[in-house]
Amino acid sequence: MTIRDRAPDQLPPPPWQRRPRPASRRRRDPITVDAIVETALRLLDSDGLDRLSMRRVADELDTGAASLYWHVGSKDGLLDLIFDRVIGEHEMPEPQGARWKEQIKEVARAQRQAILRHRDLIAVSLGRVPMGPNALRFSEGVLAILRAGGVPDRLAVTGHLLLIATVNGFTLDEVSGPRPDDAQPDDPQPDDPQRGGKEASAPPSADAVAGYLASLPADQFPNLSAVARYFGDDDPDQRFDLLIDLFVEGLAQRAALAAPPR
Amino acid sequence: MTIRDRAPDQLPPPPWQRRPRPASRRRRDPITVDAIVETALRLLDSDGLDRLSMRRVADELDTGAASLYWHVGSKDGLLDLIFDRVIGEHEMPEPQGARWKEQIKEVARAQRQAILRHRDLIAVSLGRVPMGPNALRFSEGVLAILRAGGVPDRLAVTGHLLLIATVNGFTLDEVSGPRPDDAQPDDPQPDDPQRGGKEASAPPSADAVAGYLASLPADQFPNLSAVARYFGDDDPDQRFDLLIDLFVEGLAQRAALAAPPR
DNA sequence: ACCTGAACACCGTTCAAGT
DNA sequence: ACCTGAACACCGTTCAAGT
Repeated sequence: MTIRDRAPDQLPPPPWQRRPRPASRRRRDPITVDAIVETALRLLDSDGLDRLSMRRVADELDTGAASLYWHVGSKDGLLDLIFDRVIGEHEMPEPQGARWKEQIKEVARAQRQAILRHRDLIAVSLGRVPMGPNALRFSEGVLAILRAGGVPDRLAVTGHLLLIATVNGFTLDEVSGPRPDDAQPDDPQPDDPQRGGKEASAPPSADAVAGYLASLPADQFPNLSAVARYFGDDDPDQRFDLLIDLFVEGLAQRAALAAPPR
Repeated sequence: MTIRDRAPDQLPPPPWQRRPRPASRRRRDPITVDAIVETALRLLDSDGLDRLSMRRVADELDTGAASLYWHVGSKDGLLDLIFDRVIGEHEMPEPQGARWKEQIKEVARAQRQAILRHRDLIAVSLGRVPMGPNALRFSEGVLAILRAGGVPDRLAVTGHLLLIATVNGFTLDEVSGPRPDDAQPDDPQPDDPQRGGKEASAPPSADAVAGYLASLPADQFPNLSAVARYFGDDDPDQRFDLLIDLFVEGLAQRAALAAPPR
């Protein structure tokens, strides 16, 4: 993953020959697909998906948007590359047979963390069938663990697909759902004066949600208002662990049924 | 859900007074938020999310985009309304105590179907904490079933959250993943000459995926290439049922542990 | 082989002005 | 109270032309 893989074999032109650039910019790096991907991912992390544009990436690299198209084909192609880069952020463990249940849980947790490190990325996964090199390595690793654990092939494929769907689905809800109660509930935010009110107004805090649910008319929503308080102190980490536990245990039961242990 | 809720108490101006309209258009309906939501949903279903714009909705209603803002506030507000409309497409069953496991499965299946009826809608759910009237009724119904089945309150809340995440997650993968093998694999598509190549090139068929996986170098991907064939004949309906089974059974076990049946 | 400026066909949103 | 046209600040992508 070398960001600069071309030797700096030619000096930049002297200042008086340079076209006037938009004020202060570091010297332009050579354009590489790695540089593009890295820049785009940084922009995605810092400014969010709906501020990620080809023009802004290009600007950051000190070029025009058109120049990117020679390297990545389209914005969609760029998103593919970003997605695969993130999938590859952790390595798959060697399968250890009997420890397969723990290993699947580890992989699931690692994948959730990778997504959480790049929150808006989950939205990118939407129209995509991940088939980049890292996605393939991920699938290979999961299948290796399941088969080493004695899960029959057909069930292993299904389980592998369900694992991906489950982790993605949970993390999707987590990322777009109410925030755990960290930030103060009504900080007006400096609010970028540039754009209208586009930023998809920050989600409410878990406590705000719990409060709202508790305030609902009890005759129309008896259950929701009765249990409202539990919405407040729900812990995503715990909830995720429960889900993965249910999933892996259930899968193990089916595996034992389909191919009873020798 | 009345689409026109204003009496036609004033005739349209005679033709010679009308400003020239973009050619052939039916007589303009009064603008209502229901009409806006309905039009937008129709557009979403027929043309996909990235062709859904305020301008196109407005055009369909024979106005300018600016006029919509008085009714729905923003595009984001409109998407909220669309989302809640679809959540309300099916009614929640009355809780039947002991049948709770079947009922949860029914609700899950119905919710998946609602999403599948409006494929691109899943992308809309992303930044949203669904809190519209129909979303609340949905949550209320799920909690009612779980509690009637004897699931303790705290676990019921967690289970309800996990159910939503699971259904959304599965359906998300299903919608954006490879198509079941219906369409011919290499039809060039008439391809709307209007836009570049924006349409997020159609996902590959399940068979195409299986074929590609089988062709992978077996030394690098021994497991993936060994089980490739099972990727071809995997049935989403079956897979969904398996996932929901695992989930409900696991939940029932925890419920029994937490509060042993009287 | 790689990069560029300029153009095309779009966006969401605001706002002063109209009825 | 409701609707409008025009403007502002953006988009992704193409393409002929440059080096």
